[in-house]
Amino acid sequence: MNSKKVAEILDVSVDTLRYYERVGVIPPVTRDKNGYRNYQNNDLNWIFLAKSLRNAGMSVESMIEFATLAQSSGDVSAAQKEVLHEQLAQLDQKFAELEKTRNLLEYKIETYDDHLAKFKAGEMTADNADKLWQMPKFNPSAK
Amino acid sequence: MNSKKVAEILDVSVDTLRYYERVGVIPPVTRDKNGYRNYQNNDLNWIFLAKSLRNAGMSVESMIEFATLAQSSGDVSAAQKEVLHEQLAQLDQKFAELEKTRNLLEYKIETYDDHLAKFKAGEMTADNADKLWQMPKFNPSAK
DNA sequence: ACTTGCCCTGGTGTGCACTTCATGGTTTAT
DNA sequence: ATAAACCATGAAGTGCACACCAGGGCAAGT
Repeated sequence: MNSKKVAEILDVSVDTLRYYERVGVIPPVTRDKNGYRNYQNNDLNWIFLAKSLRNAGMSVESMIEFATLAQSSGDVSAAQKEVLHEQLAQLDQKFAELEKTRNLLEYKIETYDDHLAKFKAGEMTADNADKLWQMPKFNPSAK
Repeated sequence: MNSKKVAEILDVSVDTLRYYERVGVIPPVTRDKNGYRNYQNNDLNWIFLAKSLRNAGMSVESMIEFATLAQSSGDVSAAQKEVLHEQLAQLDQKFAELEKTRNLLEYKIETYDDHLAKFKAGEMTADNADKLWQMPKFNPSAK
């Protein structure tokens, strides 16, 4: 499969495909006699994984680390597996952080309704506006 | 509270604090007679929110939008509230995508164990290695 | 033979989110 | 009164992850 088609199917730019290969996010792609890239199924898998992890916030650098391990010869299985687990752990941490932020936003929305209600009832002044709009559990010592 | 202390407590750089204020991610901070910033509780709340949303992947631009709305006079309550809800929706979408990636990673780890087991049992050759290491449900038509 | 439409490489450009730098002003300690 | 440790601004620099471009090669159709 040629670059253009892969780019379409996986919704990435041709430039990104070349970039990923160049820096080592994905292993080298096989070429035809003209030096044109001919993507195999396995390459698509790599690209899909790269796309997913990038989307999840993984750095290109981390992905190079994994791809490099996957390609190196010898028994690197353990190391490679560890990297996968590590990435999973990072993902889980991201989940946790995202949830905190979600809670924060929900709290903001809640107190905002409150804020609005009081405002409409004429209880809101410049004086108390600040107090009604506080951060939830912002606790410096809890860090 | 001065810049340095705020930076310490909220774990951001002083430069970032200035940057956020300059571009409008947070409202202007009150100054003392020398023009030195004197952060109030409310400012800390803003910064904490900014940090959280940035961490969750929100762009600085989106945050400027919200902060600007929050400061503008007149009845912008509806618009402001809408922005909050919008950000929450974006967060939820992010959650969904993250979960997909999590599943992918877990699948990779699973099949990796499989891969390893077969390898150790001497069933793995260069021939079948690729087939054992396929992407889960990578389905071009499902897009 | 020549236009069209792919492909290649190497180098430069871009946008975002800061970060660093040069220069200088103000309180606090010695 | 001089150094240390804060603070300020505006401008320029940095790193990441691509995106764009110039110059050129191959292959098929008209």
